[in-house]
Amino acid sequence: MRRSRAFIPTAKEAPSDATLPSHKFLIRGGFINQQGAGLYNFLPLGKIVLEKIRAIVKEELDCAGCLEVQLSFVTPISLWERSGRSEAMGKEMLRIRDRHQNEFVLSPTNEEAMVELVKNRVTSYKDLPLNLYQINTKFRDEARPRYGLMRGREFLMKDGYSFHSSTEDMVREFNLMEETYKKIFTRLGLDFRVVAADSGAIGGDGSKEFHVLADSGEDTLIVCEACNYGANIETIDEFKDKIDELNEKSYEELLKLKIDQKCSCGANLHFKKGIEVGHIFQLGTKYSQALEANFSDENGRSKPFEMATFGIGVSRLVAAIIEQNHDESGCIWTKESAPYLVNVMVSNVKDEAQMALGDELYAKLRTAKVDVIFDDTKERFGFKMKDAELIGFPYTIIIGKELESGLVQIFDRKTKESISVDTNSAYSKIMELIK
RNA sequence: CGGGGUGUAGCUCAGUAUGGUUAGAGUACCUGGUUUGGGACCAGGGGGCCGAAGGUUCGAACCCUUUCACCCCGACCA
Repeated sequence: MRRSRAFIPTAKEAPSDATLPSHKFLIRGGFINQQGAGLYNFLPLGKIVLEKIRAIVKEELDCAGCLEVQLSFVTPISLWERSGRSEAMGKEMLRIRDRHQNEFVLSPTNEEAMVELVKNRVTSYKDLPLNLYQINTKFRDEARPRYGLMRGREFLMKDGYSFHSSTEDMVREFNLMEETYKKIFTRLGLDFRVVAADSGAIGGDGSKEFHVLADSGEDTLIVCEACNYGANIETIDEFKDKIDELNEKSYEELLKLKIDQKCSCGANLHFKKGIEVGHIFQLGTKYSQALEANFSDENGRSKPFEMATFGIGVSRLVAAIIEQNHDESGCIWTKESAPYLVNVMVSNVKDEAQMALGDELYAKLRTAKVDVIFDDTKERFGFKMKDAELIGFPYTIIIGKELESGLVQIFDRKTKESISVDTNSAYSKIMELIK
């Protein structure tokens, strides 16, 4: 992409109502803009990031044997009345009427719809297990949406549902999904923890949350400094009474607090804040029983499906990545999430030699299928650098003054350090770095 | 859903206590020129139903009423 032809409306100032770094930088960097309370548009850069995350989620799930589907976003209210959740979810569900005055709901989650889909289509234990998922828009009419993409009303979520003939098999799938989720978050370059959690309104036993560690997280965790143990304080009896007190503490205060107990591995435990980006539940037969979704077992007996459900907040991940990876200048995208991995920047576009080399490198990287953007705008050097840092391209090849000595710089966004390399070796050096 | 706050140019905000020609600044944008290694400089220019509706008044961004939107604190939150 040529920067001169792109639609990336960056801004020097953030809207006054943005408080979180991710919120500020995503808006300033031209990734998203606000449409209404808890409603956001994804601009070209934001859309690329969202699609990159979606692609990774899909790839790992497909690899683990899950099947992607897409359910309708608008669902008849009757679906929710049968399970009793029309009442239970209350005002969180946005209700609308069609021209015939029939009532509908914008899907906040899809247990019911998925059970109905499978019911009477999968009828034998021979067809189990089955793990269906979708990556689709959800709507929850939150009482108080806030923090940009972190807590929107409309958001993109991957929700998966698995069906089994036995509890053992359901637990096997649950564990497989835990491993799959770890792969996804690891690929995204995130520092995260898997913690035991309350199962909330969804119900059922056995649930684990996946938290990205970041100062601005809404949950307080206890994590081990050595191994990857983590727990949400809400699930630990001895902290239950102290939650309010702990939540009031600033992040710095919280980090200083000592925990008497040691981790089972022997190392020290610390408090950390986390952003919930994934949640997996063992549901059992809660929904299959309520909706009479049964299959025939080996003995020809009718039984309700054993179920589990798995969620990942895809659009929330866009924000979580930035909460964990930013500095005072802007975003620092990880390699797998960056809208463009390499930014080829010509310092002075009026300099023919600089432009010629820029064109050449840009073409070469495109041919090599590298996600590359070519900053061929007429701005001055300082402006372009600020812009590149705000957007957060992992690497910028600076073609400028030193070209006279046959050199270009490769700027690393994370360290903010540049190395000078020979023009002839710039390509091979960048290919080595982005591996 | 309780409490508080804010709506004026794309963005950040002044102006509203005490009503008075043509509504301002910075930034962004357009044109020309000078610049070209850290958000440059000079000159000129475009852009506003002052959130909306009603009212008071000779006259309303400003006063009154209603309404909508957004934000913050709390409660809630797979």
